[in-house]
Amino acid sequence: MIRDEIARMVEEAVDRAKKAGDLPAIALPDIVIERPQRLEHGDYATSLPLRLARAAGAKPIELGQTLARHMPPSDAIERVEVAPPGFVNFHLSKGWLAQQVDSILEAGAAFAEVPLGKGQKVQVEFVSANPTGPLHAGNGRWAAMGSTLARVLQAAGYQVETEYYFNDAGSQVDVFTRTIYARYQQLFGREAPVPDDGYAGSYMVGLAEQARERFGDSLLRPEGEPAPEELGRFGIEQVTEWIRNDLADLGVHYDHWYREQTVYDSKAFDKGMAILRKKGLIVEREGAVWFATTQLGADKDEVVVRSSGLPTYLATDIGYHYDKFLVRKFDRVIDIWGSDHQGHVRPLQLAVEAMAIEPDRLTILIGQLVTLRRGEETIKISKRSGDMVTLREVIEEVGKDACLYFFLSRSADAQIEFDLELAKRQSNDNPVYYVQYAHARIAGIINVAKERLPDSQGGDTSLLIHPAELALIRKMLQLPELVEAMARSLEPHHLPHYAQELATVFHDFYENCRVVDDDNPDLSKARLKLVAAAKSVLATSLGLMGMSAPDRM
RNA sequence: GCCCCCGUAGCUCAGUGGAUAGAGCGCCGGCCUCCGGAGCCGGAAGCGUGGGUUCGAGUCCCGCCGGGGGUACCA
Repeated sequence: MIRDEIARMVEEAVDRAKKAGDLPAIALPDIVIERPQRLEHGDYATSLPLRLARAAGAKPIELGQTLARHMPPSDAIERVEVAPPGFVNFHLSKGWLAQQVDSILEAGAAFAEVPLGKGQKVQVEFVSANPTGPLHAGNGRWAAMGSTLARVLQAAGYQVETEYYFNDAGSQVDVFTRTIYARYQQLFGREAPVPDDGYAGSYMVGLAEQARERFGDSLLRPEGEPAPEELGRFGIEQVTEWIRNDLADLGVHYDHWYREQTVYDSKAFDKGMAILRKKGLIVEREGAVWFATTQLGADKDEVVVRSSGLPTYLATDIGYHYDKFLVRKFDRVIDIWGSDHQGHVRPLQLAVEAMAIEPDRLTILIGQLVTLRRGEETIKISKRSGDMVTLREVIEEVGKDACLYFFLSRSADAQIEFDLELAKRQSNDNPVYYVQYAHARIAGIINVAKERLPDSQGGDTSLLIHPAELALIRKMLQLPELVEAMARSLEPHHLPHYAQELATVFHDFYENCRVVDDDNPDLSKARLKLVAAAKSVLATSLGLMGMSAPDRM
C-alpha cells in the first residue's frame, strides 16, 4: 500500500538526515502516517517533526524542512510540503492516481486484501445463543458483526473459521425440558404449571404441539415423575433448526456448529480441569468445586461444579477453550459476547492463562446490548418472560440488508436502541439502499455504454484528471487500509460508513462527469474504466458486509 | 458499594492524540432538453460537567452528574 511506502520514505529521510548530520542520533518513535481531513493538507501526512522536536532540540517546522529535503523521490508523490506547526504533507500525483484504476480493475475483489494475518488460523465465535428459544432482534447484532469480522480477517490474510457454540447440556436445558413437558401435559388436560424459572413464551406451546404430533401421548409419564429427556432433546433440535434458518436468512452461515456435549464427550472438560487441578487451582469447599481465581489475583473464587454435581457455564467454557487452543490449535480465538457476560471475561482469561496459553491469543469482544423499543414502549429482552421481538420478525419487516447495515454501523461499545416501529418506517431510507443504488446506477451506465459505444474497450486512464474523478479514485484506495485497520482493531463498524462515503463520491462524480459521451469516445472509455472499478469496490465492500450488490433496484 | 461500557446536531450514530468535529434521518431553500431524482447543491444546529497531562484533547488521567450491564452453586 502507498501509505506503507510513504512510511518507508519518511524512515529513509530520517536516516539520510542523520547521516548528513542534519539530525542528531535520537530514538525514533513509531512513524504514523495519517490521512488529513482537508485535501489541501495532502493525501497523507506525518506529524513526526512535532514528536521529534523536543528530543532533537529543534523547531518542528525546521525539522519538517530537513525531512522534506532528504525525502527520497517517488513516482506516486507529486510534492512534499511542510506546514505549520510541524506537519509534512504528501500529495499523490494525478498520474499515479489515475493508474490505480487499472490496478483496481485487475485485482477485482482481491483489491481489498492485505497481507496481515500471514495465514494464521483464527476462530471467530459469535451469537451462540442457547437453543431454548428463537433468536431475538438483539442477537442479530452479533451475527452481523461476527460474520463481517470473519470476512474482514479473511481479506486480511487470516485463515478463518466461524463457529456457533450451542448449549445442549447445561442447566437451562433442564429448565427447558421441564417447561416443554408442562406444556405437553397441558395439551392432554393435565394440570401442569410452567415452572417458576421456566420459559413463558408462547412458542413453547407450539413446540409441545409439534411434540404431540410427533410422539402422540407416548411421552406422558405418570403424574409426579420427571420430564422425559427425549422431549427436551426434541425441542432443542427444533429450536436449533429455527436458529439456523434465521441466521441463514440474514446470510450468516457457520463453518462449525459445536455442541456443548462435545466438551464432555471429547474429554476436553476433564483435561482442562486436570491442568488447573495440577496447579492447585481447583479446591472443594461448601459441597462445590471451585476455581481458585483469588490465587491469581481475582477478588473471589468461581464455582465450576455445583453441589448438585452439574458443571457451571464457566467450567464448560474452560473445557471448550482447552479444545479451541490445545486440540484444534487455533493461533487466535475471538469470542463475541454480550455485555451481560462480562463477568465471565476475567475468570476465563485466567483459566486460559493457567492452561499455559498465551493470553493475547484469546480476544473476548464485549458488545453492549441492544435495547428494543416499539414506539414509546421499551421491550425487555428475555426468553424466559417470553416478551421479545424475534430476529425473524425484524428481518421480515425491515429486510435483510437494511437489518445488517443497521447492526453493523454501530460500534460494539455503543448501546444501541432498536426502535422496531422506526426501523420499519425508515427501512426505505436506510443508507444501505444509497450504497446499492450507486452500484445499480453504474450497472445502468455500463448497459448504456454497450448500446452507444460500439468499441468500449481499452480506455486510457491517464485522461482522468477531473477533481471528481480523482476524489473517487482516492476514496477507492482507502479500502485496503480500512481492511487492515479493522483487522487490527476488530471493529467492523467502519465498513458501512466507508461504503456510504464511497457511494457519495461516486454520486458526486456522476453529477459532474458524463460517462457516456458520443462526442468524446476516448474520455468515455477512460471513465467507463473508472466506473467499472468503482462498481467493483462497491461490490467488494457490500460483500464484506454480507450484503447484495444489485445491478437493478 | 465495587467493576466494565457509554454521554458528540432535534433524533440515531461516526470520529487511528493532530491542522476549520462528520454522516444519515428530520427541518429550511434550490437543481431534471442530457448515462437511473432511491440522486445532487446550499442552510440552521453539537463534544454532559469541573480539573489535569500534552506543542496539541471529542479522543488519555482524576472527580462529579446521567444512562446501560456485571457483581449468582443462571447463561
